[in-house]
Amino acid sequence: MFGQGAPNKVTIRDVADLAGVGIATVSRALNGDAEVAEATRLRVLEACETLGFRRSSLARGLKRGTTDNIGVAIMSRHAPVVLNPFYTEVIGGIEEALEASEKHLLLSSLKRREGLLALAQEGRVDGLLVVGCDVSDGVLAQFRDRNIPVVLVDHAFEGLPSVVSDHWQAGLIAARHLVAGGSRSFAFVTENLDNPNFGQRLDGFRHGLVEAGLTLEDRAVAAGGDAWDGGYFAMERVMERLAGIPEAVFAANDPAAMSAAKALASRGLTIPDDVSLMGVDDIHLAAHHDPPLTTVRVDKVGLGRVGAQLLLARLAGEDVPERTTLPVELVIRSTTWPTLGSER
Amino acid sequence: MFGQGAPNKVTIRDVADLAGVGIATVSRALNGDAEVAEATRLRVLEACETLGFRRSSLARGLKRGTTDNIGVAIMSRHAPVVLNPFYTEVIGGIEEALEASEKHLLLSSLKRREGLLALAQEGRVDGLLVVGCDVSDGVLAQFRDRNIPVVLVDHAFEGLPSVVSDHWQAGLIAARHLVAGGSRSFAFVTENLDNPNFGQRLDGFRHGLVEAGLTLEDRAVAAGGDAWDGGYFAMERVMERLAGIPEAVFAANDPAAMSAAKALASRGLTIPDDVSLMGVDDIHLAAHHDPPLTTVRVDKVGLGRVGAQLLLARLAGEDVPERTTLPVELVIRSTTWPTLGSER
DNA sequence: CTGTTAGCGCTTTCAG
DNA sequence: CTGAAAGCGCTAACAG
Repeated sequence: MFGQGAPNKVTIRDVADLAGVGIATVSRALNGDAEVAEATRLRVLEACETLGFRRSSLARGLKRGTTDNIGVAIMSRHAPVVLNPFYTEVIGGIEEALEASEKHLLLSSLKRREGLLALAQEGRVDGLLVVGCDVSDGVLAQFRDRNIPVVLVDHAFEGLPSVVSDHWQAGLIAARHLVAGGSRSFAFVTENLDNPNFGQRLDGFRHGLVEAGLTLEDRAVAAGGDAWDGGYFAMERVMERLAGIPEAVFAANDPAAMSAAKALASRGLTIPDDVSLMGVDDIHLAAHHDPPLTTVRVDKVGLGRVGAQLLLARLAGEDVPERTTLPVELVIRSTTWPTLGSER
Repeated sequence: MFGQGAPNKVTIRDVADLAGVGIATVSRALNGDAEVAEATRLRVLEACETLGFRRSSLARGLKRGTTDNIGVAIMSRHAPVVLNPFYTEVIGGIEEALEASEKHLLLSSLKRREGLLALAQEGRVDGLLVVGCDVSDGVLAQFRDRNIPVVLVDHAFEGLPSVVSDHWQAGLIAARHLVAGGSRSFAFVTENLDNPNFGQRLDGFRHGLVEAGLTLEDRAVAAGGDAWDGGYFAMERVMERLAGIPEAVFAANDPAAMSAAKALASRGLTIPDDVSLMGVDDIHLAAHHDPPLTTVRVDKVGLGRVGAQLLLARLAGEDVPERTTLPVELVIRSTTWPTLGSER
């Protein structure tokens, strides 16, 4: 059962006939043109109602050159991308902004990376939100050169508008907090060092240490891979190389921090008594971690919301800045020693 | 900067001119019509290449009456719906299936519940995947009556094709496992009892208890609300009413189980020594819970994948069954006593 | 204020 | 095998 069966098509023509007007009038009434007599408008609206008429978005779009669809592509090397709690929140922010403006969200398929351009060229979407760092510069350059309306989220590229977190500041805040907590030796663990965002976090972290007259040894910096246990391996590596344990560990993001915590625990180390630990992002799990993870919160929803707003503005012909940076915020929980907020 | 700027439009006309053929031929070549001379086809394809031509999905859709877009609506009462790890996996399965057939995923906005119908009527999508139980029967009846191609996922409704998990079986499996582990008194905690899926889990659970000559007291069944801590409150309530603790607790889903674990812990109870605990779903967190949660795994990805496949089949004019049930599977971890697999 | 008309870019008969 | 022509349903001039 449930084979084909044409969902009855009712067009603007039918409405016009029933209301006893021309199709142009129906169109006007529906578009809220002021030039329509109140009585006529009502008659049209009523006809639409009884007929259950809805404008064809296809025909409308073909004529107006827009679809009211916004493409969203998550560019993350982490395999099942939708699963990533970080991006999931970003999408929430995008939803929020699109909802407010009657736009629809077209989620670009995970693997169809290069097909992204096609989405825009086929006119399937009016604009694109490209989220994350795992995009080739080549693709981005094409977007820029062909002048396709796109806004980058959590990633930046010369000549394309983007919204990012203040990664450098996140590193700085972490360093200051850890230093204020009394730590004197440090380690930085991450999934990889290719991700420019992680790199900026590391830079900021280093800066914070240096400004306190401290340093981060090169061998105390390790990348453990992009799998679930990247933080674990990175932590293991650091401990091997240092032949000891640092007083504080700063992880490039929360997953890495939680994963590193396991490596620490497997050595019988207690957090924060033996070693302080903090991450970045403040994903949901962070607060539920044992012990609750101190972290630098990134405004994930804001990233999505602002990104969408910028795109919408750009589509409306408004000028948008090339770069928008969202502030981050220290969230002290139980993997570090509490300090007065002064270190900010 | 980044104001308007028309992304240059190249149409089929341009391609035809460059290739020195008529537009009909271009269309045929692009659609893989056999009736085109190989030489001509090549010339056309090359012209497309040099011009960077892509068919307008709007014009194409208007003519053919399809969009190749599939709408996906998550109907969950849990506020930030995208955040729900369960649905996130379902979407992953949908993606998987759509990707294989060149369809696009239009994520319906969270709040636009009633706007769902419009999505289809406006011709914005060819069909709809409605995921979850939080939809009114009224809306579903409209889908049915207007013969709109829709497939329900994780929910069922008379007259509409759907794919669901074997909730009843999940309850049965849980009961048998808990009984086999030696428990003799039980409790059932849930976020709510309105959700038909939860109801079926409870029924199956009861059945499993009864078949072992045991029972589930009415006051040992409690709903704690749909917030994050629903399981916690439900558990609290049960303990108050029972003036004691049951030997085993079955939670309607994993979040409720993990939340109930906190209530148990706050009373100084140890799992599984003092009380056995299990949930349903096997969301990612379940394995990372402390201790790792025994649960009945629901094939979340399968739900999405099969749902999408059914919809695709229906759109292709094939007949699809009204109901497809996916099996569930016992996953023994550390919140219950291990038993031989015999209780299945 | 309202109707008529010309396409938007593509697919698809219908004739060559 | 290929071109010409007729729309798909709607919007936007252009005339009343």
